[in-house]
Amino acid sequence: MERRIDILDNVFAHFLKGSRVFRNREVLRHDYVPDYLPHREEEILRLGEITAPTLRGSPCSNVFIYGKTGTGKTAVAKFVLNRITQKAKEINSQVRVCFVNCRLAGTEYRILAALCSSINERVPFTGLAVGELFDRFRKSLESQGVILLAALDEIDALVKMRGDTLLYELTRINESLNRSKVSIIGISNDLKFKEFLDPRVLSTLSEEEMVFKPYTAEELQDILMERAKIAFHEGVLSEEALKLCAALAAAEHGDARRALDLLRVAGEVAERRGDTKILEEHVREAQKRIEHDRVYESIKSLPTHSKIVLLSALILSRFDSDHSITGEIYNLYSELCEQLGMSPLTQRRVSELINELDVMGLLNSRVVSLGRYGRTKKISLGIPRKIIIDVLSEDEILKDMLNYKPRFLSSLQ
DNA sequence: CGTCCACAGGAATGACGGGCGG
DNA sequence: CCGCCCGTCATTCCTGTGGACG
Repeated sequence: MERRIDILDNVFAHFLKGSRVFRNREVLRHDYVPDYLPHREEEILRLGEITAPTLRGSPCSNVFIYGKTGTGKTAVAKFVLNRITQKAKEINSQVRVCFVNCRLAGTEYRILAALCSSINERVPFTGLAVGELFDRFRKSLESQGVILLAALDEIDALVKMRGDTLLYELTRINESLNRSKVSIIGISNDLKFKEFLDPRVLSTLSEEEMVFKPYTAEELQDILMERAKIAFHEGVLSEEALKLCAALAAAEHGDARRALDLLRVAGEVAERRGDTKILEEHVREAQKRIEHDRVYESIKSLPTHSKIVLLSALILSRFDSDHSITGEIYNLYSELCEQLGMSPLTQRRVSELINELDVMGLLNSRVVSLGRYGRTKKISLGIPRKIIIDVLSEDEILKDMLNYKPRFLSSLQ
C-alpha cells in the first residue's frame, strides 16, 4: 500500500517538475526516517534491549539520550518506537508509544495532550487547566492498564522554557499507578542540560544513558550514499560531490542533518542550472547558499534597533580603517535614530546589542584597552558588506539610510 | 608610578505583553 | 474570564579596569 503511494508520488513529481536530478527529494529532508540507519546499529540494539520489556507488559528503564544535532538521536528513537509498535500489533501487546517534540509542541499543555491522544484519551485543544489534563491522563492510563513508552524529543527546550515541573510529575506518576506504567525516553542535544534538572528528576530519568557521538566523514558518506540511491536518479551524483558533502559536514559537528542539507541544495543548484550531474562545484555553491540564507534570515529578523546598530557599523566601515569603536557606533546610531524620528536606546543597551550581534557572527567585537584613550570594544563586520546591503535595502524603514553621511565625519579623519 | 580615559558589564528596577492558574 | 505572575527588553546607577601618558 505504502509502496504504491510512493511510486505514484514519484511519477507525479517527475511528471510535474520533470526533474532530471531528483527521483525523490523527500528522503533528503531531515525529518525523514529511513529503513536503514548506517552506523547506528549498536545504538538501535541498545535502545531496543532497554525498551523490549514493554512488549511483554513490564515497564522498562527510563533512558536519557544525549548527542549533538544530526547524530541520529531522533531517527534511532523513532526507528525503535516504530518497530515496537509493529511488534506490539503482531503479538497483541498492551504497549503504547508516543513521540513528542517538546520544542515544537511548545507548551506543557500540548505535550500532555499528545501523551493523552496516544492512549486514546480525547482532550480539548485548549481550555483545561494543565493539572486537570494530567489527572485525566493518569486516570485513563490506570483504567486501561497499558504500558506507555513516551519519547520526549528536545526535552531541554521544555525545561528551559517551563522548568522541570512536568518532568517531575511524569517521573512520579508510576508511584500512583498500579495497573499501568509510563517509561520515558528523554532526548536532548544540550550536554550541559543535566545541570538544570532537579537531581531527583535526573536520577529517575537517566536510569540508562546513551551518548551519541558525532559521525565521522566516512560514516557520513555511507549515510549519504544510502539516501542518494533513493533521492537521485542513477548516475546523477558524482562520488567527489558526495565525499565533499560528508567532509564539510564532518568538519562542522559530524552533523548528518547538515550533510543532507548540502546534498539536497547541491541537487537543487544543479537542477536549476540544467546540469544533470552533481559535482563538487555544486556542493560548494550549496554551502555558500546555505550560509547566505542563514545570515540573510538572521539579519532580516533582527529588531529595528539592532539593524540600525549593524547599519552604523556598515557605514563606518566605509571610512576610517576596517574597525570602529563603541563610541563611534553609538554616535552614528543616535544620529540615525534622530533622522528616522526614533528615540535612541542608551549606550549601555547598545553595547549589549553589539554583543548579541557578535554572538550571531554578524559583527566581530573584542575588548581592547587604548591606554590613555580608554577601554572599549573594537568592532568590525563579521560578514560581507553586500549581504547587509541586500537585506537592509529591502527594509522599509532603513532602505533610504544606506548612503547616509555621518555628520561627525570630519572628526573621524 | 599614579592617573585617568572610555568604556565594560553587573545589579536593581521599571514597563509591557502574554500565558497560567483559580 | 480575569487578575496575577513571569519573562523580556530597556533604563539607571554603578564599580571595575588595561595601559598610554605625564
